Amino acid sequence: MKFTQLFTRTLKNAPAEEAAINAQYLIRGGFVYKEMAGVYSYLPLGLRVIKKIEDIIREEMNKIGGIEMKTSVLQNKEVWEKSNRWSDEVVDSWFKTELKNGGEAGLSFTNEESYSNILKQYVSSYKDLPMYLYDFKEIFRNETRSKSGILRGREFYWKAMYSFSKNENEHNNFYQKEAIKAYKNIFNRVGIGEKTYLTFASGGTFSKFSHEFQTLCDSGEDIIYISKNDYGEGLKMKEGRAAINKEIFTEDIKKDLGLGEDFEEKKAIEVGNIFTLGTRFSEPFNLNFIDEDRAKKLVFMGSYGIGLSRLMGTVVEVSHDDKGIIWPEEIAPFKAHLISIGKNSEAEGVYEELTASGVEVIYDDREDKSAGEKFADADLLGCPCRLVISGRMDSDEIEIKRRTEKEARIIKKDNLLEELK
RNA sequence: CGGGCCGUUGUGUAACGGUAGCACGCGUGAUUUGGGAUCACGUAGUCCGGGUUCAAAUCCCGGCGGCCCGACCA
Repeated sequence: MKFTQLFTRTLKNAPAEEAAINAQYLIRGGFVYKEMAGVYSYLPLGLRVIKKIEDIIREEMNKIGGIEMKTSVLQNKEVWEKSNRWSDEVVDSWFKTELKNGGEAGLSFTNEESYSNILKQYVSSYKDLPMYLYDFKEIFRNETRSKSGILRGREFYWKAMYSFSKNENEHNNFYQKEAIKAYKNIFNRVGIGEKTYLTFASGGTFSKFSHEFQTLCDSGEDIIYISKNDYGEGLKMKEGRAAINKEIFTEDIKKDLGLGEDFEEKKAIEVGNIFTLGTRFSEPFNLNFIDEDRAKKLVFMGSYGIGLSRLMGTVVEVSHDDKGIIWPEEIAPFKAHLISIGKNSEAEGVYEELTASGVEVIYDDREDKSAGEKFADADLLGCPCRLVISGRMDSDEIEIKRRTEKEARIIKKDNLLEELK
């Protein structure tokens, strides 16, 4: 893409009221536009990042047998009354709206009801199970206090997977072996694996714990405790460190998990959450099946969520410097950011060639901008590789600098594709 | 939902109760071309509604909106 095709413009200063780093850089770079508190539009650059995150998650979900679908945003009141979650006394974050011809509908704030209700029509035999369904969707929560840029919005974009198993054993196997692995892959691929911990959190009726994926960050709103010791693969997200959410950090729990006293307190952002639902929803929706033994049984469920917009904001929070964002390779809006300093016709050729070779490149073709401004914009936008064509090099050469490096190098154009691999 | 701070061109900021100014951006032209370059001429603003006053961005009341702290977060 060429810069001049982009209608967005970078800002030298962030809006004064934005305190969160993610809001400052995403707005300055033209990735997002704030519509109101907690509600953001995704501009072309921001959408590219979201799409890349989405692609990674989709791949990992498909790898563990996930099947993608899409549940509706407008929700049927009667469906939610079955699970007793329509009432504002029970769930206070609803956005509800009146229908013109009477009745009400809600904007979905989660998907358990949709899935349970739909599957009631299709699941009847043990042969139908297990089943793993997921969707990407806008979610609406009437937060009394949305905050921290795109980290906690009233409207946000998420992926939710639901597992439908024949029994608890089958569920646990998927949950422990497949789902956790897929989640680790996702956070590694979006570039925050090093800082992200599989964290024990409060469970429910059907399991002692749920698990959160918590990314260490001072601007996080959660507090977790991380062990200094390595407790081995069983608890491992990274380096065998055990992590426990403050909400359940008690002596009993530590003893339960066989952990010592060597914990340190950290702030973190919850980027993912997986939960054993058991029959909490299959029961009210009569979501049952006939098993091999001819007995009628309730489907055993689990939920697996990731907020994509929050994830994008988290990456900015943990991966930036004083000049701008440093996007990890796999989710950068473009692989390369090509700058021409008074050599547009030559740069144009490089742009065409890279694009033809399948390299995603943004080419700053603005003729009325100084070199300094182009460099500043490249740093702000944060693509992994900066390429420069200028009078400083021969016509068969090009300058390359990684966003994470200080020094630029001049290489032969012939070697460019190899460098970008 | 409680508490605090705050609303001035697209962004950042200034203006004692008395001409709404500056910088960036944007437009036109010229000079520039390795870290937000220079010059000239333009463009664009007081959140909304009341009140006080000869006069309100400024003071008062009400509303709306934003941010932060806390509560909340299936």
